[in-house]
Amino acid sequence: MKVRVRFAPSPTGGLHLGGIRTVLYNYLFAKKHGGDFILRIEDTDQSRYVEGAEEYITKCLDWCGLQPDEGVAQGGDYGPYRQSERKDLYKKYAEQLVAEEKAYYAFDTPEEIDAMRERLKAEGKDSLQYDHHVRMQMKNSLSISEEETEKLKTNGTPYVVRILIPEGEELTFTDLIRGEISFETNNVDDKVLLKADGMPTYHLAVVVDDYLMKITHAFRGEEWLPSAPVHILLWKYLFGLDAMPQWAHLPLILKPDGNGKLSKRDGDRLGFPVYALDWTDATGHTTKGFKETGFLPEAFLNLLSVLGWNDGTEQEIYSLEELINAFSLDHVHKGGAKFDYEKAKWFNHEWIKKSAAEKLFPLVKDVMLANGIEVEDNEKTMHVLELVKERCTLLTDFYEQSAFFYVAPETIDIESIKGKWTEAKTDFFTTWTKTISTEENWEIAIIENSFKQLATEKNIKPGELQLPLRVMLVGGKFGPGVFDIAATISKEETISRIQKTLSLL
RNA sequence: GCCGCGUUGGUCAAGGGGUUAAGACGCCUCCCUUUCACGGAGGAGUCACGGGUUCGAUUCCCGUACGUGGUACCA
Repeated sequence: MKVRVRFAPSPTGGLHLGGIRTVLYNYLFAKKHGGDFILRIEDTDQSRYVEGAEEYITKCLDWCGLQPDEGVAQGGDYGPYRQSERKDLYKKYAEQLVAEEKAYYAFDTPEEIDAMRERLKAEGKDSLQYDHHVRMQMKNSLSISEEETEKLKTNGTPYVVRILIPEGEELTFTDLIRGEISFETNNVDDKVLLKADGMPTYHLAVVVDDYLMKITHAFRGEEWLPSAPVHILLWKYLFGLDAMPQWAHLPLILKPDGNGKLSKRDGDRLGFPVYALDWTDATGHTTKGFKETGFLPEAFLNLLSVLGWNDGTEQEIYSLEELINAFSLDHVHKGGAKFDYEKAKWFNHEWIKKSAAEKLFPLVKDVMLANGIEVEDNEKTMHVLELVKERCTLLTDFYEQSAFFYVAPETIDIESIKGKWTEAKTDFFTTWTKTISTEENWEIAIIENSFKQLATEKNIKPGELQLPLRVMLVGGKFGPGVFDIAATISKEETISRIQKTLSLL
């Protein structure tokens, strides 16, 4: 049987770390087993639907390189893939369950349900659920007569369909990561399957869709574990337990500073991205994405993959290809992992170091452009990129680390050389600029030689002159080898920058 | 409260009855480099607690604590 895994984001918010990691694991598993990765959209609640969210999700997956084989954007044989377009399907199954007495109509208003909870709380009950303890006291097709039910339905009273959870049963399934897990049905409440507006809840939709779309494996966040018994029951009633996909409940990604699952707000609060791409929510507030922060998609995927998974070896850097090979569910950790931004940056740094200049160029070009510097796709730029990439953690660092190759520094950190400045040094630089102005071969070795030779002649240690030269050329105490910089920015530019600083001293 | 899941250094984690308990990030020291970074060599730091089982438990079992998730006509 062909492996088919699905991911079903809800277009009610951006795709954050946990969501994309779920996509990743689904994708890796599917690809590893030569199967299909299916993208279904869960727009079950129009009131929470955020305009453009669907396109946003597609863009995120595109940036990451995790294109689905089948689904909303690419079609397939099991469509439609948008839940709002499958409404009638769910209703049919809900009706079937009612007819088979596995579910029932409930006419309670929200107020009546609240009142029920208040009452239970007042009575000191542990459970405030709509379940076997209270269902016969509520207004539903179980507690009232058939005629009355019909009457309420025909006169347009809003109703929902609730699953009828049996008493005293034990429900068990084997989670691919956690092993056998069981639940007592007595602790499970009669979950709503079909809402008053005719839309399904996640519980109904996920079971119906997984069946109709022939899903074989489904991985989702650990927060879904408590609703597993409802889904098991639905499988049992509707399609048979044998058809049920294999489940794996992924550990949560937690806030770096303790308390709780990582949320969209944590990024703003702690200063790191939680979305793949910039995400603008319904209020117009934009939360920064990994892409815009300066991450390489390879690094992003890499850091996400090892957050809760490892292959048992010491390898840490993986390409997508390597991940597909190495991935296996039995090495997924059971416990939640705190997100560590420092380590995330380390992954990006590693990927930048290992990326060729040609590959980095288009990305760096945008960064430079955003800062008003135009760089061309030429030999000089490739050299600059190679020179500078090992000191860039984020793509955005390329600006600071390489701007001086293109434009003279605006400010010179005079203070750092002023203290030890002497007349002899002024003399040295004045003489040197003259010497090099006639130099025909502007190459590193030649520049360095002439610099050191003159230093020896003037009886000054070359080292004492290198730092000033650096500051003159780049504006501060940073950057690659000075002579390499001089060679790259051209002779004229070197002389001009030296003279400019000399005039400031 | 009730139910589920979890717990190896600050963080990510390997291991799974006998180990000097890997490795990575971060931190510290030194080397390289008279910048920064890269690279190299070191260092500090850990099996939540209590009971079993066992010749021996970080590892298996049971409790406790703590964390986390669910407890919605949200997903």
